[in-house]
Amino acid sequence: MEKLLLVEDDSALVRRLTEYLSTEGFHCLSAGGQTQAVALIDTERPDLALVDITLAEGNGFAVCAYARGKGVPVIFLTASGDELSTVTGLDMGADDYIAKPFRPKELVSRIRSVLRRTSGNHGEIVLGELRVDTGKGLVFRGDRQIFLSALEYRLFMFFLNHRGRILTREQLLDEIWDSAGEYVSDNTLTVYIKRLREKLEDDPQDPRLILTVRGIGYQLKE
Amino acid sequence: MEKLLLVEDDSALVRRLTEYLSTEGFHCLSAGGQTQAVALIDTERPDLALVDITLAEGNGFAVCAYARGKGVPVIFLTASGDELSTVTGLDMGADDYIAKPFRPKELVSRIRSVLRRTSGNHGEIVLGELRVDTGKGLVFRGDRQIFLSALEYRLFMFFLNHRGRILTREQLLDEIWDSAGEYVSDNTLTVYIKRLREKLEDDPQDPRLILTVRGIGYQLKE
DNA sequence: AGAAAATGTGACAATTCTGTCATTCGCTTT
DNA sequence: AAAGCGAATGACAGAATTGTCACATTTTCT
Repeated sequence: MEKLLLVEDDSALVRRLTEYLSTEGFHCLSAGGQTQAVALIDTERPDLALVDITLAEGNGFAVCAYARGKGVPVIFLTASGDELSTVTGLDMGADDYIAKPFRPKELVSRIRSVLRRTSGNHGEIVLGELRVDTGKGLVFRGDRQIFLSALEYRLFMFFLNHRGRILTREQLLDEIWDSAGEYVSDNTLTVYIKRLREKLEDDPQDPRLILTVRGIGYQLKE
Repeated sequence: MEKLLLVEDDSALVRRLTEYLSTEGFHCLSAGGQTQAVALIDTERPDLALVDITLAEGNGFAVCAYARGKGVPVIFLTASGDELSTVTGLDMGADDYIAKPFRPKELVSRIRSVLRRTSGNHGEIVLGELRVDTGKGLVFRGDRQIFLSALEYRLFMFFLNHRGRILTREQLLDEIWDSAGEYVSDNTLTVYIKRLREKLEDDPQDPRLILTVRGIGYQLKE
């Protein structure tokens, strides 16, 4: 069951929301001020925080920044028509915002939407010192970002999805080039392998990542 | 528990393997020939097929092709030193191969390796008629592939990972450009939005996918 | 309506990507 | 050792990407 943290100092609203949200299948915690909110974010690791920006004790923006830093998504509760807050809230990294007064159903729909999109799509493939964030399409070697061209990325992903398997030249050419109906020279693959090795290997002259399997093709070492 | 399909006509070997593999925590089915194998692939949907290429009834390559077509990974069992079979088997899409006679431990290690790499990393994000294969880094609109440049892809992925959220221009510039320490003109983002719309929208003049939020930024419609 | 601000557009130069050669290198086999 | 083969390499031209500008259009505000 998803755990929500409600950061709000209007205790009547807290009571009503807690009741409604529990009927919708959420587990609610609440904090009346910034101090308590920060403590609960650390100890309870909620799945999402609902933050009123007009807190008496502390301010909502600080809570938001803290939550986001800890990877907890945030929905802002704002006084209606508060345009400035909206913009600043989004800049602060709020995942959504909803203007008071709001219909509980609307709030639940926003909560579900944020949970849906923050929970998935954060795949990461790690191979030795190499790391690929498939969600963002980024490749890192250690903490240094490696820039791959679109085709280099596709070729590398194909290797990653078939780690350890010996892939024939024909397979690789089919997968990366022929599938788009192009016909390219056999050597094109060789050149791309070389370029990948230059970007990814410690010592491109002595590849330990993308190995040559003579007479057959290549293999990404596990 | 993983379900393995053993396609092998040496019944003594089937008995020994079934026994050993069950002690290793696998559930085994077996088929003595091509006909039975194809039927079991359909009805039982095994997680992996172990296929002897020297079948008496039918041939292992056909079974392999069928299994791969259904998304079932395959390990070939080959007579030792059978170089041709090895190459052809890999071309047929076998995920690995092992030469007979083999040590049972070696087989189990290969099975685990194939299961590990075939189970994950096949994320797919669907948004209306758009489909992104994050495993391969490919984007489709309907059944037509869309070619995005590396930066276009990164920008689009950022939108996808924050579906529905209003993203400020500053956030987008930070995420795609500034994170690499570059400083680009504000208009660069506008131009990239235009290029994405041209490639992804039905009618780029009337965007329904990437919406402009005037004064703030953009939003990917859910 | 007119002015001001924000966003959209077409065109451009610089850079990078992409595919192909010709050549070299390094195994295998004779 | 020499020949033959597959793979690696450096260099190159054409194509695509990338970032910017000047200008057009749309929206917002007075």
